[in-house]
Amino acid sequence: MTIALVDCNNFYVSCERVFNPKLEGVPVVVLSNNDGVAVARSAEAKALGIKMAEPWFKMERLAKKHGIIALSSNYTLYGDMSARVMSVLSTFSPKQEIYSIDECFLDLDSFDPQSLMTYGQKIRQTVKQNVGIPVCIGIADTKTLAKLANHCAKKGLAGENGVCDFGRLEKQECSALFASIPVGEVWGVGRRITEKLLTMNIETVEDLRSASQNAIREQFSVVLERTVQELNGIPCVELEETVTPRQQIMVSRSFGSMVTEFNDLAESVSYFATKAAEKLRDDGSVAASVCVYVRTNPFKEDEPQYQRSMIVPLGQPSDDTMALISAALKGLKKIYRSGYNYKKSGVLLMELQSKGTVQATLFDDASKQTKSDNMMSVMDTINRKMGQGSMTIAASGIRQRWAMRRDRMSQNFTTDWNDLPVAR
DNA sequence: TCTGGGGTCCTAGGACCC
DNA sequence: TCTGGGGTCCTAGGACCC
Repeated sequence: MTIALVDCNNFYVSCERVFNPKLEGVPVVVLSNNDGVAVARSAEAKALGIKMAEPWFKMERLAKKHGIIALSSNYTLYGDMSARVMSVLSTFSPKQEIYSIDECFLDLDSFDPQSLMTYGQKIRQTVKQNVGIPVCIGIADTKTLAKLANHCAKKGLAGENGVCDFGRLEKQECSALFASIPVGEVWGVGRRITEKLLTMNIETVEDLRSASQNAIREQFSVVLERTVQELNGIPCVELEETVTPRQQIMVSRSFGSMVTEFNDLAESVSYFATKAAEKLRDDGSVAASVCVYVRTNPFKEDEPQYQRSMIVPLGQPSDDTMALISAALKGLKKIYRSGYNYKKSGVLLMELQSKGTVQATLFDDASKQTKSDNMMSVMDTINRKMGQGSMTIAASGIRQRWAMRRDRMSQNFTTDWNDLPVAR
């Protein structure tokens, strides 16, 4: 196998820069939902020491001092830009797997190994020219190695101009390179596994690559075993072209302030169930069960902690907002305990299936089903036309106070006529 | 004061059955 | 009184990813 991993540089920041050149050359961060933590940082922001997932309130002083620009995340814009990047990239290979909003794998099996570096440069230039987004490319025999090659391309550790092809490296060069990279950089090796590996004196990528297969299998799971195989050039993770429909839909949010009363929690849960139901209908799916969960603030260690979830089966699979709210509230009643400061709640739709494949016999009462479908369709249409939240279920509260805070959002330059960029 | 949200996969352990 | 072993299913929780 020969696989390329194409990854957009600082994707959200790059999207913002396409439409606002003033952001060029200055430190920029994009904040998570609720303006909570940094999820994307420009090179300048990284240089100032801002870490991934760092809370905004912790960097506010630094931001003032260095003129860091912070933006709320604008997923409508990023989603549209992502589609454009992916569409351009799809022209460079017969097989593409879109792995996340800002990266994809390309199958380069049938290409001349000698010309892959040049081809990579061509891909970079085309994406930059057509969409305005800078990307880096890693090329190798397995997905895990391609990910690592991409890391090297980004850091300038190997390759040139944002493209790194492990196929161009001699065996010794590879070993030396891997010995210089901390093991935590490997795809699938997170914080916990890194800690445990360190106790086994496995510190670098090279250490892990040459580790005993048996030791890894005994101490960890099959997942890490596969990772080690992949580091040795043996493919264990296939390229997946077809998008598998998602199995769960989750909507959850931290609260701006503490919530203690059942009624307030119920409002939030109803609101999240409403949002989840909209996503569900967008997908053309129905859910067979609903999971509701609540938790206190784990950062407040001196306060009593409570966290619980409950799965509520629906009588029959449904995409009806009212049915989903009612199930979620039924669960909430069971798990709610008074006397706690709640920080977060969430609704998870489970056991999803395509609405078309649900057996007709399940819908015993056809007229009731049609009525529900019509009702939902009216709601979705009104909300699309008049703006989100124009028509809601009363149970979710009349003020949109569970919606996320996004005080620093840019405009929807590419998806809303009213927000089209103006050239002067 | 202020610490994201949305996913996937795997494993361990309990319940239950034969 | 003694109290097996194997299989399946479900759930909770952990770990990872972006």
